[in-house]
This record gives sequence, C-alpha cells and structure tokens, in this order.
Amino acid sequence: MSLPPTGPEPGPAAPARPGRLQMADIARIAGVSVATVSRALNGSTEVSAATRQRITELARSLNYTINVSAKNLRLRHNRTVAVVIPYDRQTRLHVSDPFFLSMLGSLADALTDRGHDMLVSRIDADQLETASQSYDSGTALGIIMIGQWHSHEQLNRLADQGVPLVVWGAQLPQQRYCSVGGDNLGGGRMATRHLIERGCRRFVFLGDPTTPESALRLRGHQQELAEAGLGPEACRVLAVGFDAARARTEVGRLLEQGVDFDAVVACSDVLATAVVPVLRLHGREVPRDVAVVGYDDIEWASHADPPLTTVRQPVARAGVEMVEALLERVAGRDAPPRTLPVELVVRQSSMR
Amino acid sequence: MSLPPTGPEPGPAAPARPGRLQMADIARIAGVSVATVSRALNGSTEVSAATRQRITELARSLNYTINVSAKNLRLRHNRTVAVVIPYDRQTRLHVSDPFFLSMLGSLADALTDRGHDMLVSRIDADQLETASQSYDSGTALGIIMIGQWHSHEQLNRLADQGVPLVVWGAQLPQQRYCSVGGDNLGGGRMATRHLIERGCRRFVFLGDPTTPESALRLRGHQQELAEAGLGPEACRVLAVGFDAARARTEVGRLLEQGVDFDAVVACSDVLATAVVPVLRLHGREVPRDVAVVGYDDIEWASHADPPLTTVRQPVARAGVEMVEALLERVAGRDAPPRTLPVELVVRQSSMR
DNA sequence: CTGAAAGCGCTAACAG
DNA sequence: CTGTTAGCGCTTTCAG
Repeated sequence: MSLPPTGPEPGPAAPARPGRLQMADIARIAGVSVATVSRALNGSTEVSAATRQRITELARSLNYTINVSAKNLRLRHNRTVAVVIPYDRQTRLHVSDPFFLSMLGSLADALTDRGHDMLVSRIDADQLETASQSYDSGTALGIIMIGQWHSHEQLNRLADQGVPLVVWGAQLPQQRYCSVGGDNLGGGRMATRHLIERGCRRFVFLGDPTTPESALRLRGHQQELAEAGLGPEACRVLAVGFDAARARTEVGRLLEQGVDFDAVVACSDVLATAVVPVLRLHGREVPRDVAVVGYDDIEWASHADPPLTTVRQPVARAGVEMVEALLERVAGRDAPPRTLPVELVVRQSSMR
Repeated sequence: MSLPPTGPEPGPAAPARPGRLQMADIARIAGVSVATVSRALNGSTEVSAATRQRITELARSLNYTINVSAKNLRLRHNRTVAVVIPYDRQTRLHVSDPFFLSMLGSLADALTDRGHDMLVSRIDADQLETASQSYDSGTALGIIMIGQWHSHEQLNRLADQGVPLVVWGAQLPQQRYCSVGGDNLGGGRMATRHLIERGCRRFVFLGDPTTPESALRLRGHQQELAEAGLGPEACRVLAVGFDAARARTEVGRLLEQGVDFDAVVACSDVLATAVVPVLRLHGREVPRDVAVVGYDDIEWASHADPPLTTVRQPVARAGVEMVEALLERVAGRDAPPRTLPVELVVRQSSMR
C-alpha cells in the first residue's frame, strides 16, 4: 500500500489500441479534471456553460467517443437491446423468412429512434434459457424475441427470473411476459369470410396449428365456417409448419388422393405462393379453381403469380410497439400485452 | 489511503440490479479467491483440474454469467462486431430489401459460429463517418458494412483511421479497406450472354450505374454485347436506383414512347419482378415478348410470375467470408479483397 | 463551479 | 497451484 511506484506497469497483455483517446486526454488538453469533462459531456448543469461548450467542442473536434464498457460498468446499466430470433428445427422457420427479416428491420429503426443499440442473435428454440445471458451478463437491458413458437413456458420462466422481455406472438392465458402480436383470430376470420364470400366451400389450412399464432388463426377460420353454416369437415388442416417444401408435398399428395378443395388459407405468404405451382401442376388454376390467401403481406406478395391476397401484419408499427413495451418493462412499469390490428389485402389470387 | 472505512459508499444512483451474481459471490461460496474463479472460468491451466471443475459447475448451477463490460474494460477488447447497413436516400435501397436482409441472416450465422456478437445499426450514407463510433468507443472490434454505394472515399477514410473494416461490394482501385463481393462483371456477362443466346437484341438495363457494383454489371453487359457484335445502342440504361416504383414508371414511359426492346437486365430481383406487370399492361408477355433476368436470387425469385431467371449471389458464403476477412484485419493481418463466384439460375422468365 | 478519490466487476502480474 | 493487488475508463459523492 505504500510501496514505491516501482517496476513496469502490470497492464494487460491485450494490444490496447494505442491512440485511443480517453477522457483523461481531453481533460489534460482542456486543462481541467476528468470529473469536469465527464460532467460537461453529460450536459450537467454543474459546469459553467462556457467550460461545457469548450469541452464539448474539443471532444468533438478530437473525435473523442466515450468508452461504453467503462460507462456501463460504472453506471451498471446499458443501452443495448438484445433481439433474439429463435429458430425452431421442427417448424423450419428461421431467420431467412422474409417476414421475420422485415421485423428485424422494423426493430432496428424503432430502436435507433430511441437511441438504443440492437444486438441480434439466433438461438435454438430448445435452449431458449440461454437468451437471458445477454441480460444476466449486463450486455443488454432487455430482450425482444421474434416469435413465440412452442416456448410459452420457457418464456414465462425467463420473465420470472426478472428478465425484461417482450415477445412477438399471441397473448396466452397465464402469460407472465409481455407479448405484442397481430390480431390472429381476426386475421383468420377475415381471410375466411372473404373466401366464403367468393363462393369457396372446401378449405385447406396450411400452417402449424400447434403454435399459438397459427392456432388462433385456425380458430378464427373455424368460427367463420361455423357462422356460415359449414361444419368442421369443410376444412382440411395440413400441419406443415412453415416449411414451403413440405407444403408443396402435402398439397400434392392431397391432390393425388383426389381430395378436392376450392380454397387455401396459408399462415404465411411463403407457404401460399409455394403451393400455387403444385396446384397448377394438377390442373387447378388460381384463382379460378382454387382461391389462395396468404398471411403477412411481405413486400413481394404483390409480385407473386398471381398477386397474392393476404392478411397484412403491421410490421413497422410492430417494431415501435415492441420497443415501447420493452422500455416500460425496463423502467419497472407494467406492460400489458398488445394486439395490433391486421388488414385483408385483396389481390388476384382469391378473386374467382 | 489510510482513512478509516467510514461513511456511506458512494455508489452510483443507478438501480443496480440486486440479485446480480458476480464473481465475488461464487468465490465466496466456493471458498476461494476471485482470481481463482476467474482463472477457472477462463480455463486456465494454473488451477487444479479439480477446483476448476468444481467452480465451473458451481457457476453453471448458479446461472452465473460474467459481466461483459467489466471484462471488456479490463481486457481492452471485446467480441462484438458492428454490422452497419447504410441507407441511401437517393437509391432508396434500404434494410427492407430481401437481399440485404438475407445477408444479415448469413452474417448472424457466421458470427455466431465464431463466437461473436452482432450489433446491427442503420446509418445514413451521408454520415458514414459515424460508423467508426462503435469501434472508437470500444463497443465493437470491427465493422462490417453491407453495401458500398457511393461511399468509397468515406470508407477509405475509415480504414485510414485504423478501423478494421470489411465492406460488401466491388473491389475498386485505390481501395484501402477490404471488400468482399460477388463477381459483378461476370454476373453481368452471364446474364447478357444467356439473353443473347435466347435471341434478344434490344436491351433495357435497370439499376444504378453510379454504384460500383451496378457499374461493373453494366460493364459486363456491354462487353458481352460488343462481343456479340452489338453496339452500345443495343442497350438502354435506366438509372432507377433500386427503387421498384421508379423502375415501373420508367419502363412504362419507355413503352409509351414506343421504344421497343426484347430483354430486361435488372440489378435486383425486386426490380425485375416489379416491371413484369408493367410490361403486361402494355401488351408484352414475359418471356415471349420480353425476356427478364434479375439479380441476387432471393428466395422467392422462384415463386415469381413467371419464375425468375437470375444471377445468384452466394449469400451464405458471403457471411462466412466477410467475417473471416474482418477477423484477419482485427488480428492485424492483411485481408485481400475477395470476389465470390456467382451463378446464373435459369428459370422461365428468360426462356423464349 | 471544480477537483480528488473511490469503486463498478473483472484479469493478470507478482509473490507466496 | 492460489491469493493479493493494481488498475481498465468512467461517474459521482464529498470537500473545497
């Protein structure tokens, strides 16, 4: 404790970028203490306006940027949000699905607008627990998850651990995390109603009814059938997950078996566009023989062949809402689940 | 220095998450010093295998995660890579373009595989200088930029500042950063050659020839025309950027002016699929009257109407190569530019 | 209004 | 093999 300042400094072995400017440097140059610099840079009113401006300008001209690790360490918090994209080997829907990708873009925008960084990671749905790491380790102040899948319980557990968590998906009973999602029940209903109005009577439903979102859409579908006086036998559910290839196979098989139907209700635009060629192959024209409705309204749904009727999800708004909800949670406030309205976009694929 | 341990601890005002486990905690529980814990957790051979395992298991069972800020601060480095998506108001191509989005996915995978985090940000192309902030502030160990646009000089400047930087784009003369990109010249050539073989003679080129990548594709296009004995008048260049709406307008105008052509070479699949309806509107059938070739081979190019012939960019590989190159730079080694082979995928849109 | 000093959670000499 | 100790770059009492 009172040893003479001998020897070489310990210093880490790390290469320590040499020219890296730090507060001490600009303090020295400005002829003030680091405390003052810190205060000035943080806009504290405890420094005279003059010094504050002088220091701010100096820092800017020197291109100084604060060391975020040090700041975070000292403040014991940070401004980065972890966005995790679970990938589920079973349903095969992963980051490459255009819808999820556009959600990422939307989140990037919303987060940037509010001055936050976005840390993106893909996590195997089977080990979603690890998602909390970025929070536990102080890397992120909270987590936004794109997709709920079958992970309801795991998500609840995360929330119980106190992880600020917002999930894109359906609102479920006994849910202890915050969900933000489209109105899946409504989406399912409006797609079906539209089809019924176009005279369709025998339906094929494409999706993964074991996930909450698809299940809700299916329920909406069935409600609408019932209201039209159609029994459950009016709909054939094909549990193909979000796997386009599988959708093709299954629909093909149905056709080969001679099963007849005049409408396809799909849980994603990718699924919907994927089966169109199969229908054609079996001599069914879209929309003449079979009307097709997708879900999401990804950008090129309008360029599909034929242009796809679909249920539009409010992607841009979704990002904003999820971020808002997360920040509420982070602030310790309650964030009720949010359900966003969806909208039927009618194009050719259903106009028979 | 020898004051009695008086007074309340200063402590930050920050709410400091209470239960947050730290090394000291597990050290106490294990009955060792934090140094030992640190060593054990970092797999140092300086601790006995026994203690190492004991500590590792304890930490795991307690769900302890190391504080990354502290570690980074001490080590003076970190494991996160900043991925920036410049958005150019002029060309209008931004994060929502499926190609860029899939690139993001590819990078996420490659980065995860190598144990790195991915920090995503969108930056206005006009102020690309700010991209270095995440590096300067010690938040990221380097930067991967998706898209080169018109920023060659700014990128050079970043590189000069010593920022480890890898850019998806074309290799340019006097380039001081590392670029990774598809073979744009080759791509332009193979698209054109194919079209010429299908009997096309009057071309429309859609893109932004002022960006290096598109310029190279155009050059390849023109080379191929020349080799086929066609003069430069055989091609009409429509500088529409990456704006689908604008592409529609411009192509429509051409048609109204009575300009005739039998092939469209587009710089993205989005552009290519966008103009098909316009052609039809003016009585041109694709591919019968006009053959169309896109670029990128985004996933649903095969679902387009008609299925789109296009130049496939090696997205998955792109991610891996960019990450590799960046890590080379970070390690202080030289990373030569890389050009990745592209491939023509022939589908219906060009088969006349 | 400004400076001195303590300490955020971790790693790495350096000594035992 | 393990503990002690000195910081990494910053913010914030507390004292002037």
